[in-house]
Amino acid sequence: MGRSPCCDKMGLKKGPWTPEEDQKLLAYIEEHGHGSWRSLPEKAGLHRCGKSCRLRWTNYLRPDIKRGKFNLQEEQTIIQLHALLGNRWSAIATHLPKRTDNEIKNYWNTHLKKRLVKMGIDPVTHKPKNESPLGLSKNAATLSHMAQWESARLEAEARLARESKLLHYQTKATSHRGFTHKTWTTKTTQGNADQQQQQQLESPTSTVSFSDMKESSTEVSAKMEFLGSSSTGMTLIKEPENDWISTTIFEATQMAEGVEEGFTGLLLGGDTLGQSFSADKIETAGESSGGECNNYFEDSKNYLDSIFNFVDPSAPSDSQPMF
DNA sequence: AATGAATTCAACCGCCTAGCG
DNA sequence: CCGCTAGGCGGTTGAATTCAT
Repeated sequence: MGRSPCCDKMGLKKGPWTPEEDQKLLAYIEEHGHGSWRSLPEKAGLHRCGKSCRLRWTNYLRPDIKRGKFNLQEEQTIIQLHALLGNRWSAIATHLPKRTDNEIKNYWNTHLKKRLVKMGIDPVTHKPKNESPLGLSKNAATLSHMAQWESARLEAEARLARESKLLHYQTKATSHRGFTHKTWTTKTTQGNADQQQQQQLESPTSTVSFSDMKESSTEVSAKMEFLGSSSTGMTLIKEPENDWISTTIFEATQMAEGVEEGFTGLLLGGDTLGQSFSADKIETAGESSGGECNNYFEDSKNYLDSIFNFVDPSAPSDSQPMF
């Protein structure tokens, strides 16, 4: 096995892409679809390895990519999913329409992680660094357990999405770097008529319904039955005819326009969109003792509770509701 | 205005895994 | 079942940009 030899080929260009290269790649994929990335560069007249082309396409040129600043809901979703899934950026990206895993990873590393650290929250475990006075371990243990279930569910969903993507890729591009509204389809063989139905991959955020999945993949269907209940009593599927329970949660997240309190309020210190997180409160809490410190720990408890609620909104909590 | 430090993010690297022959 | 390959993923790098002094 080992390393793929394609990048070792002599004479292949590396480094930043030029507009001309972008244009070549874009034109080729629009015309032919990407097909085999391995053979694409030669066909498209590019002196790049297939891997580089794939990366450029998926992270930059793809027309259904939203660029620019992350909004509150997106930040919220990233942090909450990271608490559940860890550094599984591609899994997280499936719940953030039009954002790439690379972009999410970068944003986490350069912005969100620092914020958590400033709050005194471990960005890996999402727990306060000195948590003992709060008795949070029970919540954390439950959260960890739920994370396993959510992780398994996301894997199944991601696999289904990949299968669907292979059969049919259709996207309506929003205007992006001068690219106008387009619809295009790969020339991949579409053998199964059932799977030719319009799969809107533009918004991968849990658009897969139970019935859709059951029809398209018996394997996934079986897995869903398996996931139907857990030893914690947590219900992962709300109703047979409805989406996954977490789907509902994510939709609720996205509907939560103008959130001012709860998780986001806590994390952003009540700042409005676009303003940076004010570390004053945290720094004050760190320097002082007594009341300020208690507020800080209370905030940390709300932080965990909010993640907890994100997974299971019906779970009892004495903190204020997120949304 | 100059310069060094800090930050950002596109791109690369190398490992893992599914799928095919 | 085995070996090989392509695609995908997460970690890391480093050039470009922004910020602070």
